[in-house]
Amino acid sequence: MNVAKVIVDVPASSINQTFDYSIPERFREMLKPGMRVIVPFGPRKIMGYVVDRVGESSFNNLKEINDILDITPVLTPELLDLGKWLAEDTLSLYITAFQAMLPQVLKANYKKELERLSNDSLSEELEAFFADRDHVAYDELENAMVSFSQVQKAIQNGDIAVRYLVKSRVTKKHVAFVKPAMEPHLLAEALEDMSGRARKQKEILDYFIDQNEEIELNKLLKKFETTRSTINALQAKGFLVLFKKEIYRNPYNDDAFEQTTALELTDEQREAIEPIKQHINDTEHDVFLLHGVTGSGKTEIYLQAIQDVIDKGEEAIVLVPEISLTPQMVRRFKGRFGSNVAVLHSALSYGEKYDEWRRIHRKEVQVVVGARSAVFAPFENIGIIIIDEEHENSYKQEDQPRYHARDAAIRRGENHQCPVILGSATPTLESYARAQKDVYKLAVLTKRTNEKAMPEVDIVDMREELHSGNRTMFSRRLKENIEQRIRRGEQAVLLLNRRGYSTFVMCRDCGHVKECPHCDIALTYHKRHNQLKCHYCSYEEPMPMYCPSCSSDLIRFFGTGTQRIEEALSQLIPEARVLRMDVDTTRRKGSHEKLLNQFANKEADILLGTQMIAKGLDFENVTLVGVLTADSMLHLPDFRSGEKTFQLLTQVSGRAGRHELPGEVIVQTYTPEHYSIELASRYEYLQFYKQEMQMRKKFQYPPFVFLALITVSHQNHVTAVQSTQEIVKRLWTLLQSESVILGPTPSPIARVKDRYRYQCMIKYKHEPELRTLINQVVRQFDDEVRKNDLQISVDMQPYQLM
DNA sequence: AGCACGCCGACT
DNA sequence: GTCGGCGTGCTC
Repeated sequence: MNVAKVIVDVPASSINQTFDYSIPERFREMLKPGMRVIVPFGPRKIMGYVVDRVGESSFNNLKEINDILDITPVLTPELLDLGKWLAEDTLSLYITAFQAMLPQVLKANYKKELERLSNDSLSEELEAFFADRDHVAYDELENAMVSFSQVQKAIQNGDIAVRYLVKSRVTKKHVAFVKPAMEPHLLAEALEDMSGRARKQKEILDYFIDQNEEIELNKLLKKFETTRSTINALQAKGFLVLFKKEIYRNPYNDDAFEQTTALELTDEQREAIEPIKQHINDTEHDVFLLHGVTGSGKTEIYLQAIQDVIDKGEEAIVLVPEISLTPQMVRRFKGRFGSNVAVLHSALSYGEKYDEWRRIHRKEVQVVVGARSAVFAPFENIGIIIIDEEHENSYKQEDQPRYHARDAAIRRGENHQCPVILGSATPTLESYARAQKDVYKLAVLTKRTNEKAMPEVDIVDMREELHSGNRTMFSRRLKENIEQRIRRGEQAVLLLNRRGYSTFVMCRDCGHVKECPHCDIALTYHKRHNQLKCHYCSYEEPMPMYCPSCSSDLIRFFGTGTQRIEEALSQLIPEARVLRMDVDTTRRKGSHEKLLNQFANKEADILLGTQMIAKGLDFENVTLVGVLTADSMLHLPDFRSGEKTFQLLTQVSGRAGRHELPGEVIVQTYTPEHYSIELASRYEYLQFYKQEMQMRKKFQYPPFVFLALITVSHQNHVTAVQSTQEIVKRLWTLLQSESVILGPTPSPIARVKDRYRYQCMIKYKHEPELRTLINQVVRQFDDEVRKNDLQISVDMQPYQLM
């Protein structure tokens, strides 16, 4: 078994296969599948993952593995298999699938250097280039006065050489520690002999005689109010030893979480958890859809099921959407399981994520709570996988590999024979339909644990407001209610949809809208720098004074960004203290939590924000929730827009009146008759499900069909259209007759970064060979992809149709 | 992807 | 001659 099959770190479809390497004697014992290695690849050295060891290769002269990067495999056999499946299922490259399962810092860094081999004098230019250094970054050649052929010649002469380096990005954090260098009685002797003037040194020696153990240097310095020089002196005399110790960056102080114990379950909860516990106990796989209204105690079910898993000596994975948004969620898990929990969320630094990952890898924890990629936690005895807020679209990765965490979770659930729980107050139609067909087991929680009714939802027709002369974003009803809450010392949450966030610039005279010169999308106005910015390619330009089309000075920004709402609000209700929460105010690490704390401490009356405030927030003093424009995403070119509106309204309604005070929700809309809005206001999920399913059936959308989206882009408009057309033509000949291909159509954003984008959509019910067929068609364009800069991307289950 | 190699036109 | 640009094929 001296041949290793390796997936190398080259993201190209022509390299998407294993390469064989011989394993040199010195690595034979330790090398295992799942380890990262450095291998020669052409003239370079690159990183790769060993996926298998075999006896022999069909290749003649194999190169040897240069080095091993890991002591224990970073990918378990199960994860290797999962990665292979993931790549094939999403039509991605094996290497991107493996990289997606591991923390960023395990990716390799490559360096190319010129190394000086001989001390003989080189040409004048080369001498200047090296300037007494024995190796120089290859990039420096660009700005140097050395010609390429000179370099080539020197290489041929053997004076210099190109060197390829593979560097790890791993940074382990080290902290300085101090410990005594000798036995206490020897230290005591030393103390006797010490000069009377070395007061601090004596104090410290005294301490170590008493406490014969290591201590963190910084703590010691603080304790004795002294500086490093004192310690240095003691080290120089040989009494103390300074050393570095590797530590984990712990983003959470585990002691800071108040410990909780299991709550008494309601009858409903008990009924829901029973079959889950049974499956845990029997080591049996099934998918459970836990449909529970907001506040019905889904989390407590998760916690108690996890407790069973822990007691069984197994591990649990909990996925939550963008966890940084819900510090309250972290608190609940840390509160129950303390330091037995690792947390992986997007706001952590790379180093912090790596440290949390290592705690999982070394089996120092049994529970991981994290966003999408936490589904790949390197556990080996998984007892349960939970996906909270299963309908959230952040579970779908929007770049390669375009996987859905739900699918990966179910695959792992099968591998480990453990239950997978999908929890939501508003399940996706796909999941609910599967539950109806008994593919998933349905568990329902209809009552809130506090037995409070869901808050009353009041729909305000904004057309009527307009007719009666109110041109502001705030209906009279909403304004009155906000004022009332402020008088009562209560708080309100105001939600503005993301779509409403963009503020575009339009000329009031000629209607000209300022667009990005590289993308077909309106530029967004940013007040902070008085700049116009493109959200797709980061193009920027100053806000113009005059209309570039008709020179009118009536050019203004339109739309309703949170900044504008904040301004309008302070004009309308000057006494209101408003906290604004959006991408701008939460960009800095920790600012999110800080804002929420301010609101919790009642430093503001109103929390105004985008979707991020709809999820998981729980403030006892909030009695009013206002949705400024409920229909702003209803009219998007997306068959899920009704479902998304229903989900958002239901979610945000759950933010009011969670505790003693009764809550109220005011929803402003221009289409109050739309069933998504109407049924959300009455909390009628089932009715919504039925109605939406009829719509999906009529127009043949999921869950009645599956979708696959192919997007083609090219700088040349005609090339983009023709290539897409060609793909569509070939697919028609290959697919079953019931399948439908829509397109080519321009993408919703038809041009991004100066590339034209066309797409086609496949709707199918049964295409067992679809992945092979699409792959076959796309491979035929490999040449054009390479030579002509054509881009083709395939999304096997598109969520965002752009 | 990234590299070498080879062909070719342009330039000292 | 020789420099440098670009198209092509290969990587165990």
